[in-house]
Amino acid sequence: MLVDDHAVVRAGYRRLLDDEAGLRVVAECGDAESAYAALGPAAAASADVLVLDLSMPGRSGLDMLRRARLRWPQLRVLVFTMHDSPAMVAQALAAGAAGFITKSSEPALLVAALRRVAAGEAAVLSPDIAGAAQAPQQQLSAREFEVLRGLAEGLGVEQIAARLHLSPKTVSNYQTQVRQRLGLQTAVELLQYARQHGLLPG
Amino acid sequence: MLVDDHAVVRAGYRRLLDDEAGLRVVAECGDAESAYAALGPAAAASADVLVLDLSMPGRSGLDMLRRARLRWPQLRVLVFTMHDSPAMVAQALAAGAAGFITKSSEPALLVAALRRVAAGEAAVLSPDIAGAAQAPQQQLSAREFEVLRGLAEGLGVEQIAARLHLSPKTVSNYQTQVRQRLGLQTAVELLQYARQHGLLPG
DNA sequence: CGCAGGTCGGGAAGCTTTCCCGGTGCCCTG
DNA sequence: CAGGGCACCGGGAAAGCTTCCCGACCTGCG
Repeated sequence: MLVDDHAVVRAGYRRLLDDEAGLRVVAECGDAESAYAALGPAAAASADVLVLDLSMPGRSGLDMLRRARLRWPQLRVLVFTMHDSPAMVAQALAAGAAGFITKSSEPALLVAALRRVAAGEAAVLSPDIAGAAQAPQQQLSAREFEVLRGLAEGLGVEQIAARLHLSPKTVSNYQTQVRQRLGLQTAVELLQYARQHGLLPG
Repeated sequence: MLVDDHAVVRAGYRRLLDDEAGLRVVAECGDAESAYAALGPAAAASADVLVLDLSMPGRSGLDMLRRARLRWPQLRVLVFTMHDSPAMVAQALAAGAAGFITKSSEPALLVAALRRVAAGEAAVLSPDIAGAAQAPQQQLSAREFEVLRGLAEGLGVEQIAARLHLSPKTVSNYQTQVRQRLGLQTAVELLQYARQHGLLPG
């Protein structure tokens, strides 16, 4: 089952996968909500592996990943995204992903990784990040991480709160914590940090 | 000709396009450099339209776009990216793009846009951004400009005031003016604006 | 079980931004 | 030369945020 918010891209690698023997795309979704809903009925009965893009509008893909793993522990998730930072990989694996492949990978690698994940293997990483794994600094909690990402995307406290279903007050508090913990003073420093650690699109 | 740094994604929509009657992918590249080089020999002789992703490593698809348009004016470029900000659209069109399609679009839209660009049409936009286009592009006074630059550099109000020998209060007031005039809400938007207009070091 | 740590937010104090305003110069035009 | 327009400079008050501190709940762990 494919989850990716970019319709064209999704349609593209759907073809790639459908052409492979032994692989079949049983469903595809454009956002976390509908994906979660789609998993309900047939659930793991039909889908063995979830191929998930982390960068999606609305609820974060990471959040979707956590919830899905909680609800269907036997479901295996292969994260397939353009982000390649150690921080992001660490967060994804901590959230229960079985593998992590970047979109820069060769098509054959995606297929190979998919087969390995389907076979039950864990921590399947694309070569371009395998070395960089094992985060150097993982001093942020999951929530702090989410808030930092939102801020770096240019969202306001209010919007982040809405996205995470929290009080603006809480987000504000997390913001202060993150700034202190990382020693970041201005918004620009924060952005530079996020950029250096590759936790944002573009 | 396709230019996109994500190999899997590129391979994906290559299939989509190759399956379309009348369309043929004559080349694909993973970065701006090799794309520019590949255009050299056969140039426009072989490729009618360049499908270009703006977000690539090695600095700016926009830059590649400008250089390509300068060198081969008859070459038509369809920007195909996930960015959907009005500012980015404006920049792309100003740099000579004939069209701008987001990756969130339906596959059919990409194909349709590609045909229209190939036919010589200009300013082909995906529906999700067509409305947001045409930025006002206001002008800033000298002082407003200075304050904007300081902010983009990551300085605080206090530091800018010291640098310009003004009251912090005045800088604060200018800041508000700039934000209103340019319609910039967050610090990140401000930074992006500054970056796009090349008013900061680096 | 107690302890540590992540998560979530209320309350109050303090700081900043925002809005409105008055004042100064410069330039251009009737 | 008078007057309008605009950039420039900041004060004051109100509104908005952040920050700091705190209590509450829950989970994992020795």
